[in-house]
Amino acid sequence: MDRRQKKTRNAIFDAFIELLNEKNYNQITVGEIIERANVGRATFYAHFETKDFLLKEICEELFCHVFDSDTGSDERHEHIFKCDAPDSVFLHLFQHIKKNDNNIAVLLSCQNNDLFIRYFKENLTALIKRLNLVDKEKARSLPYDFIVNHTSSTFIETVRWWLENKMEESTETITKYFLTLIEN
Amino acid sequence: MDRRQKKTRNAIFDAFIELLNEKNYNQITVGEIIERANVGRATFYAHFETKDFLLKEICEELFCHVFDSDTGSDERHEHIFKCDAPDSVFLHLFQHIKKNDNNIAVLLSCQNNDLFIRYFKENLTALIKRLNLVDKEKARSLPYDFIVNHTSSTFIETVRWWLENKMEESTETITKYFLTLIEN
DNA sequence: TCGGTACTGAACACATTGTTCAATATTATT
DNA sequence: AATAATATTGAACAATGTGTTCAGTACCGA
Repeated sequence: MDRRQKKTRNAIFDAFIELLNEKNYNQITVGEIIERANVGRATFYAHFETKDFLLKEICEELFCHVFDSDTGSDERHEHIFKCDAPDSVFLHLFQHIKKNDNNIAVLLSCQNNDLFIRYFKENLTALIKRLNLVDKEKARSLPYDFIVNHTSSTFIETVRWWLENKMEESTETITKYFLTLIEN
Repeated sequence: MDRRQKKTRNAIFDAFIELLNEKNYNQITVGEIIERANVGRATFYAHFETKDFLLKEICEELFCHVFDSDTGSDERHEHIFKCDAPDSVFLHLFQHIKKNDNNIAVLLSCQNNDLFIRYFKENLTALIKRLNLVDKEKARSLPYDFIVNHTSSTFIETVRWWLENKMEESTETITKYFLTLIEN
């Protein structure tokens, strides 16, 4: 990719994340983004069809980083998928969020973020299915999809609660809380 | 309230709900609402400051009907708050949703409904606290607010799953599923 | 019947979106 | 260093939506 394209793309990403820290997704206009990013209007639309597509691409980069098991280069992520204790997968995710890698926290706590939550849940669901992280006890009495949905929803809601609580709990504690909820 | 006001208000409510069945909240314009409701533009703004306020007022009427214990006239609702088995409260809520009273289902399943979910969760949370519907087992090892949040989130996510599944399960079955999730 | 109130509808200023295009700047390549 | 290819710019543009205003009209309750 052309160096100019990368520069523009990053400038837009940064400006957008910066704005998400200040106001709701819906309230952010393309005009504000390009002003903040120092980028022409036509340039923005050359990169992204709409504001929603911008969010989509940010999410894709983010989830690729956090969830994708094919990034063989990164030791940390090897760890998630190779270790046999499922607990550590969630602990690891909480650690990512605490560090605010790629601004997950901002996206999760801002309002009007339906889209982001949907992407997040999709990726979580796939992860839970792939690693078979469902409670065996509950699996006997409830439909599989129902439990998977519940597990990913519970993770997201736990993170939300944690963020609203200013992340006072340690990653270990919040992981324990979460596991208590989903385990029998 | 003046008969004309009631008529206008209802026409706008109906038109809005009708449109919610067809498209996302964000995609609905004031222009479409007033056209469908056969109401002048100025009239709409005389009743509702913005589209968000319209949703807010719809939610308030709806939650007042479903949650409010002070509606002494309605036997059904007396039942919720006087009976001692907490299970029946949730069963009753599922029944409301199945009947699609006041269009809860539409509002829950449409996209861009952050606002509605927030109101719904607020009311659920208040109900759960008021009737003390938290699992006693979990309450020993987890913060109270955390469990309350989890209980209401789980209810909402259960309903969402149920709706996506076209409500194939009976209200009794889905209630059982839900209780299995939140009870130890 | 009458005074008050709600509705109408058209016009208005304003903000935002997404497109177009010729001029300009930057890049990769040779 | 010269060149061809490509990205960016900025201004202008139509189209759509928002929320307000106001004089005229229709309706309500008493």
